[in-house]
Amino acid sequence: MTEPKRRGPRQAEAERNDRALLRAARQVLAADGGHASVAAIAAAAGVGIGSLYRRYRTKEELFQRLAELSLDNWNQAAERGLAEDDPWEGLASFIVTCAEFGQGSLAPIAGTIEVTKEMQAKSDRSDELLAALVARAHQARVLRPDVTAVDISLLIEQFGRSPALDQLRKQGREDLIEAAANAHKRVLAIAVDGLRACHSRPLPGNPPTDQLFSERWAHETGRDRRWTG
Amino acid sequence: MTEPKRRGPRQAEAERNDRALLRAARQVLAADGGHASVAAIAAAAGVGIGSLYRRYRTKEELFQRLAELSLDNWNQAAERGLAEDDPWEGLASFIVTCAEFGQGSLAPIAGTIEVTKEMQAKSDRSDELLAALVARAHQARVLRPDVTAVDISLLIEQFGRSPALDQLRKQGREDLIEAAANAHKRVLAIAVDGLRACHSRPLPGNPPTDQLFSERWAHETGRDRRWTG
DNA sequence: TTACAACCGGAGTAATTCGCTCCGCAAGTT
DNA sequence: AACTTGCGGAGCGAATTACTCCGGTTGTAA
Repeated sequence: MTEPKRRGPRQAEAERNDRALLRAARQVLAADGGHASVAAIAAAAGVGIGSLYRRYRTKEELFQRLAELSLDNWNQAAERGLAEDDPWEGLASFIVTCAEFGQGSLAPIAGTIEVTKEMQAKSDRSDELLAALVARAHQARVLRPDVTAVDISLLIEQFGRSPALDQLRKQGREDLIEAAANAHKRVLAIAVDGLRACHSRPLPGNPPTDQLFSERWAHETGRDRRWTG
Repeated sequence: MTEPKRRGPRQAEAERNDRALLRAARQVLAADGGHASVAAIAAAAGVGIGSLYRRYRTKEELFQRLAELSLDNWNQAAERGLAEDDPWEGLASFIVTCAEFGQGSLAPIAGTIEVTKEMQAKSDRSDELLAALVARAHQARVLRPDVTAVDISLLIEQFGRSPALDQLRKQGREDLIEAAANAHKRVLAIAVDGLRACHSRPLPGNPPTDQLFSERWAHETGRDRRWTG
């Protein structure tokens, strides 16, 4: 409704630029952390800085859009996972989809962007969907019993970026990028296999509290920060 | 030989400061990436900038020392692992030790610091030690057969930092840091369990080439970089 | 062709942050 | 007291930042 039909080749280019910008933002954010500059994002997208600022009024607006997109991707992946017949396959494909979308690139900006009402609602929904996926896998006894939803969240975040891939991209080693991406998928597959209910020894430590995630997007509680960076 | 004995309380303080600096550098580097500033490192260590520059002439010198320390830690952990009787326990403890030392914090500076002869030698040795650990585990049939040494390296790097922990540290949430550290250990334990030889389906894709690692520390080959950051 | 609209890229700008130097000060030794 | 040793951080020029503004290019219509 907002965009019924593109009205010409210029609009098509604008859409392509927007997609390239969001994609590049995830990559540069993963590689450079929260300090990622708009110039670097625009360059990685292959567009001018002007084009970036025509679509997003500020850097923060771009980051907010990015966060919302990631939540959408998370929720869609979870719904697709729940729609699968096999509880294990549903959970596993959800994890892989989230990780490969680059979910982890958002960690450095968590706590720096303002959280809108929509984002909060989507975040709440994402918690419910993940809990449902985990509960179903537990009931089917395919997921090792000592694994919690927070464990899965942390695993997704942990694999939401690949240090090796980020560095190669920064160096412009296009020739190795695909190999690194495949290698990353392999390691993720190893970790996902570790979730299966075929392990004798229990995990170390106590199950993590969900406080670890619920407070992570909190915005400047007045608490003094340790570092300036 | 270089430092036979500390000659007074001032030297003791200097040593403590040095350890704090190196420790803080790993943490800030993990949280802020390659742009980590010396001011942030000094602040996180609780020392002044002047003290940092009395010990290291430049920022790069500090980073070089950091890289060398990581290689030492890697090699010591590998030797301890090889000294263990159980091939599986040897490999697993090696992985956990390296990951928890913060091996992954070095990724953002790989390619930006000059590699000394000593570092190159230690790096070569680290390759040999890891290969020995992997070969021994393969022979004992405790490691899933399709896992290579490069897979292990990537896994260590992947878990060499924790995005959640980094963010909490940046926010000064001391109350949650220990919980996050424990949660990180749990997820790592899950991934390590995925390495065991009790999985039916093979890993996706082809085994990664060691080119992924051998060229990562290469310094400015004249290749044009994509981003300025 | 000419007139016009839509959109692009990036030079320019003020403000900030950077790596690093330098110096005044406190603590320990003689 | 005189001296040594190491400390913290203000201050410096250079580099980088987010963002603005405008000349140029592309596509459409007469």
